[in-house]
Amino acid sequence: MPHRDDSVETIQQEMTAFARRARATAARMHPELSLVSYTLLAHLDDQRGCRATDLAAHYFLDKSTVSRQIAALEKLGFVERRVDPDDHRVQVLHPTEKGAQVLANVTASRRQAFHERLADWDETDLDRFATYLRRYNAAQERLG
Amino acid sequence: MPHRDDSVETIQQEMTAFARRARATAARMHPELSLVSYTLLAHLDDQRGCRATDLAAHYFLDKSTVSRQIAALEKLGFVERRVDPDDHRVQVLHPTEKGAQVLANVTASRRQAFHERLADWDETDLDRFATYLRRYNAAQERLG
DNA sequence: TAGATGTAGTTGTAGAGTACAACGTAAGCG
DNA sequence: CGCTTACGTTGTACTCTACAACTACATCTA
Repeated sequence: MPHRDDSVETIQQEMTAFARRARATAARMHPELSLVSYTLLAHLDDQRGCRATDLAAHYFLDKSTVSRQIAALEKLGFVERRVDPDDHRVQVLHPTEKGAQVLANVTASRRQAFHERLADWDETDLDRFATYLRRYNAAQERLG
Repeated sequence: MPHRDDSVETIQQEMTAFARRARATAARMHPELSLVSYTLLAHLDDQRGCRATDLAAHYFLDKSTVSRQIAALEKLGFVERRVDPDDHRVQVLHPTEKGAQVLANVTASRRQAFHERLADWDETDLDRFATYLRRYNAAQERLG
């Protein structure tokens, strides 16, 4: 068993390497929907609609960034805005039929890529890895 | 124990979430050295010098991107170029004294942040998590 | 109810990161 | 020598992003 410091060092290096590559990989795999757009659209789908402000808070993005991303998704016909009748400042965002369809395609293809990468892992390892990642990200959210 | 598919789904989501945040976090923590610059400089330090082409291949970056990144690092005085006496096309890149110093600072601070995030993990979990990440990244490199 | 304060979202601007294409220069090889 | 290949730079364009200024609406308070 390696010393605690060595493990932390490895985790740091590997997480960094992964992050460095994620965007390029995503762009190569899905030119029609960038990593950011995908994530935002997936969140809308998952939450059955939410506000731009919620997206910004959840992904640590500036509201202007979200505003432009949403505008782009709307232009592509992937997202629609419904003004909240109780508060006219608020726009509740939803994936359109078309947006949901594209999202489903990209999700399926991403899922397949992950399945390929993890094909030779046994269930115990998969389960543990998933748990560790969730735990790590939760800690990061908590600590900034 | 969850089904294989659920674990894969979680791994996908968490890895994506992590990637989405890594750049912004790095920028917040180290305005003086972006995630990309840091990674390149660290690779130079690790390899005790290498060529721009090697960096491009290793990080799946276009050679023009590397060229500009290195130019920026040179302007900051963090990297120096040594023309290979045997092949005048080649520039072997090295961190300068100053570059190595900054790198050491950022590395130390990153290491501390990771230690904080992982403070309440026991050694067995750390070791397993490190192993899983290494295995995952190796698979990704192999499969593209 | 009028004015202050707060919240949601957009737009102007600027900068980083990136890719692709075109180019210059230097080897390497027939 | 001239063809091809390898290394690197530069021009150009696009995406993502933040910050600041702004509009519009809502809510609170005196």
